[in-house]
Amino acid sequence: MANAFWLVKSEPYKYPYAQLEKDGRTVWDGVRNYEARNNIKAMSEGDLVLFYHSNEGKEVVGVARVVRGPYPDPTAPPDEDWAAVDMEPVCRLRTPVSLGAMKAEPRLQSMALLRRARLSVLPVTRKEFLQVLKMGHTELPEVMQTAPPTP
DNA sequence: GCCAACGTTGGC
DNA sequence: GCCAACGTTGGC
Repeated sequence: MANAFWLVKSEPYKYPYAQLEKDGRTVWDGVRNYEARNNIKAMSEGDLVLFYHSNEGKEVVGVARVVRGPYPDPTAPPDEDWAAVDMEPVCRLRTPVSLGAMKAEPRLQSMALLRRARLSVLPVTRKEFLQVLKMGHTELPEVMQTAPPTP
């Protein structure tokens, strides 16, 4: 089981979940907000990430996994301190979970997504993660079937 | 397209 | 160090 859980936002026209599936793996770089960066830096290999489509869709569409821990963002100027991770797709949610559905769910009232609406990289608790999977009619074992081999 | 929330910048 | 101006994000 992953150590920690996160949620990243992506505008579908820039980088939809389908593109992550197509690429098989991607570098999550370009984050230029200190709090979001600190969240990136707190990630580690094996962490699971809810993939949220902002603006268009406004829903969690899938799960990704951190496959390379934080390292200096290759797209940042060398004298600046930004971080990136690599992630790969794990699975789509059988049913996307909309922002509205999360707002309406009492168990998700303290979710960082709902409180820090503008942050692009957010922490998610294990309970919240499992709740979103449940609302997406996606079983945890299904997610874990594709768990990485133990190092 | 509008606008609220909020982070960042820069003048003082 | 304060705070006004400004820019960006993202929901509606």
